[in-house]
Amino acid sequence: MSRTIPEATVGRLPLYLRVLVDLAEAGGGTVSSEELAVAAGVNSAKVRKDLSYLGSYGTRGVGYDVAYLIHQIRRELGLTQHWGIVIVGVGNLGQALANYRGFAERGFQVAALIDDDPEKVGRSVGGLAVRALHELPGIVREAEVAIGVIATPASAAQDVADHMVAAGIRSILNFAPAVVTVPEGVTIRKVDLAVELQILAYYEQRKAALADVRRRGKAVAEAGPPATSRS
Amino acid sequence: MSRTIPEATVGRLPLYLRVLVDLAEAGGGTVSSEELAVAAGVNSAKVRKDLSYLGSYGTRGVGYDVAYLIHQIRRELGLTQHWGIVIVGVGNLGQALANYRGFAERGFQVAALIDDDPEKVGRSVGGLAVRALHELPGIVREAEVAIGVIATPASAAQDVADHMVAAGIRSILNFAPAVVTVPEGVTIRKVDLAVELQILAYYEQRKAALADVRRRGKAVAEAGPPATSRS
DNA sequence: TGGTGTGAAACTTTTCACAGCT
DNA sequence: AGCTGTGAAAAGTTTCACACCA
Repeated sequence: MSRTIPEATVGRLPLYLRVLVDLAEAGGGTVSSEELAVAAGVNSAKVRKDLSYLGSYGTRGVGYDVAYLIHQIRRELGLTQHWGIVIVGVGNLGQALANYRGFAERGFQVAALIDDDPEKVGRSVGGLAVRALHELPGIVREAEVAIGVIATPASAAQDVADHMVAAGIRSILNFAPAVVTVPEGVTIRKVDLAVELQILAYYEQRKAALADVRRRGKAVAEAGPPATSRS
Repeated sequence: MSRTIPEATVGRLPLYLRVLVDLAEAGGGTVSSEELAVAAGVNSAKVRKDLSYLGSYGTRGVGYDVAYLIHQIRRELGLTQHWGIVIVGVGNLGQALANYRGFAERGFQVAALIDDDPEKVGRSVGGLAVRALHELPGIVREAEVAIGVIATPASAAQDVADHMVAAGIRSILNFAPAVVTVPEGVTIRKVDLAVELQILAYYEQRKAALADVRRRGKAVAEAGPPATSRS
């Protein structure tokens, strides 16, 4: 029944969902694409196009019923069920993820924490005992873990991913700054904290360069003939 | 001089850079677009197109000089200078970011940690004393902070962003699950950990649904006439 | 010979603009 | 009268395929 949803749209549905949940708490019965767009920081045509991939859930002249739309997005994203996740790597980041409230709120339950450092195994983090990597297959089976999170140093990432795949995990979120390859049929996404900073640095540098050109332009204008080029 | 680089390319340059640095450590003098593509997990035409935006730094029949390419990408991304960053919000995530080695390795120095909880102010985290939010303008001026990182709960994010902008910060990385608006001229990027899991859940659910259809199809095939549709 | 650099084609995503429903 | 749903245009991105050059 459900047609394929473009990747770009899938990436925005969680955003709309968060905004809608906030709206629902504020008691909004219906919302227009324009209101939703402003709250999500995108434009309204995009909102309407995105939501149209889910079906025709709006009412012309009125808008979208907030509660109903929340339900439809949840269903489409597969959030009407709970998901078990396992975090491998209990360093600073792994611990922060283990304690992150936002996962549980959205239906993701940390079923286990794993680290191969014998020093860490057995310790309790966020109410969960840290376990060894070789226990992964059993954990995946018993706790029905669907998603694996890699929070190890880069050097361990590929090995951990291989263990995850062998244990039956088919969706992986990789926080390690390393390229990890997985077989066909396994989905992997990566989040690299330093990459985001580097992208910001690029645009920041451009702004500085631009300001510099303007300053020079102004200095020229003050000192001699006005610049003609506008570029 | 330097033409504008497409956003998609800017997003991949840090990835190439990481791979190239690894290659340089392994002693590689030159690298072909194909080798780089494999190591970065993309295709070689994309690598060549991306690198062509920086200029013609390759040699036909040979490839790219690893050290030279590293230098050019660093220069283009603005990584030849050091960047001061300030992290606001010293919860689990803020602490993990403060201790993250990957930032310093790439030229980002955490100049200050800020939290408005009086309990936390004055405490030392990762060798840095936590300071109060009202100190931000002075910190930005003295330490020449260019980038602000928001690691607070969603409810505080907009307020923190406003303080950052007022203090003169023009590039912000937001980890809080909230839409934050900033004035023209300020760049903001967001990383939402739960969003990534939701996207994975969507594709995982699709795979499950597909497997289900196949299973039914097989059952039908075993029980009666073979299915004709392939789709 | 081998691999870059790049027009052109294919595909994806965004935006426009308006018919059509409530 | 107002807002959705959507074709069609525009913009951006990826991939192809090959001329060109070390």
